[in-house]
Amino acid sequence: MTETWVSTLAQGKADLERASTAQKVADMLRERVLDGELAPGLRLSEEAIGGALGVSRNTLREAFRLLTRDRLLVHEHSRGVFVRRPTGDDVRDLYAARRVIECGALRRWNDVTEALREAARAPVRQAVTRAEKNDWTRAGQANIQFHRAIVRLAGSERLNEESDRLFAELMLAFNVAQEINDFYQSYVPWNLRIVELLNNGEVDQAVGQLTEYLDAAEQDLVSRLEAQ
Amino acid sequence: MTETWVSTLAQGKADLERASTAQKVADMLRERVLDGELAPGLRLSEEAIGGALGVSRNTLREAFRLLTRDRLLVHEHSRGVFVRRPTGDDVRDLYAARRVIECGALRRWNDVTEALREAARAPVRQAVTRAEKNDWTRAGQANIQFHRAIVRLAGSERLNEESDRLFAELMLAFNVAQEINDFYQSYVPWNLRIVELLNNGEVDQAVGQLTEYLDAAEQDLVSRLEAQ
DNA sequence: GATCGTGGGATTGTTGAACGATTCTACGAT
DNA sequence: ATCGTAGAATCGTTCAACAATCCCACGATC
Repeated sequence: MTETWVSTLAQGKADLERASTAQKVADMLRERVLDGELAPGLRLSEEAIGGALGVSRNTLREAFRLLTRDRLLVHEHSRGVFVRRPTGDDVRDLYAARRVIECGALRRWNDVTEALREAARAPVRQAVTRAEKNDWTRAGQANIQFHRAIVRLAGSERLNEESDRLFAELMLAFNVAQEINDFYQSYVPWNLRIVELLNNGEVDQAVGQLTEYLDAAEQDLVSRLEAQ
Repeated sequence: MTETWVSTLAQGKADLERASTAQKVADMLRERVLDGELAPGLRLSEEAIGGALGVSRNTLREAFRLLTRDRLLVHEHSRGVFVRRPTGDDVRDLYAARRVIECGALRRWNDVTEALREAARAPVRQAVTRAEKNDWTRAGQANIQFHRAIVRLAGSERLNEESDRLFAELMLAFNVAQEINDFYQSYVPWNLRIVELLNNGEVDQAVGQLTEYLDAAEQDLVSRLEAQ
């Protein structure tokens, strides 16, 4: 007979599941790439990195495969893997996906639990206080959390994971287009407006604002990327 | 100076890009899995398959990684890889994603090119003629094409690829829940209704019908899966 | 009789070396 | 300045090996 308290143990499952070496290597490299420490366009030598990390080439190649599927690295046959350098087209494609996913998810606002709704409101409040302190780095992080929370309204774990990958790639594009603070200053009130519309039950209006926000962000980012 | 006709050569690029052995092996295994030849739950032995296909274990493991990311295989540490056996929860998650993606994409109906719209109408006509011939297998394929075309309205290559993976996983679930013909008979007129609404410019109504269709399909598939 | 150790056997995880294939680089020929 | 070519560097793939882990069957214990 299955006892109910057994299910509480399932939470610790992830800790038990030892990550494979390739997975750990991939996680380490992902951090470096998102930090910008490994610059876009850089070629990752199998021998150099494998030697530095003390893993064999085969294991390292498995890690490369994982990050390639996350779109953080690009693989060119017989040439090696490179840190992805997002192009304007990449960003346009990325925002086309965001428009569909986030707007589609936001329309479910009235169908989801209050916990999910609150998870979306909280990052906006955080962004406001951080913006007041001119802490734009953390304000930007809160912004990402807001949009992650919007995706989570859809209630699909698969979609959550896919858009986490999407946001990771977006961070890559931000790394290339530096000095984006002046745009950050405009999105904080924009997000605030979206939340207010949602609280008033005006979901369609909120979706409209979200669309405009994404259009503006896309255009801003693309122009910065293509200016270089 | 770049000449314009050079760009036409880019179309043949994919042919030049030799697929790696791992990629070819993954493609072969993907076919077998989607055919149902490799049944859900089956464990894929590295030694047996590697020997049969004449590739080394390392290369085979790369192929496994690719298919694992496609969610067709599941990898369990130190136990091996297995053909995914979709659960009811998997299907519910999958349809939650479909609802957001397809409905979000469909709302762009009036913003896209006529070619994209026609690409959505054509499979429905095909499904009708095939249904008249009681060719439900091909009618089902046309149905998938219809929904793929809906996703393509979003104009995001990334989203296209992700939903191709999604539909592949859906085929896996169909394999488990056999004898689904009686539901197929109801979706053909349903799709037809959606297209008619779109042609009349009633996009919101079409989205509503699409939502209901997805709800019904989900419930039907889940009940078949959990009946076993 | 059911549960609990405890082996051995099979399979996976990872490594290291090896070699052909491909790409890159630099040098020299036209 | 462009082209061709030889050599070096790197990737793609295989193979063999061994440690770590899991599975299974056999008894031991209560």
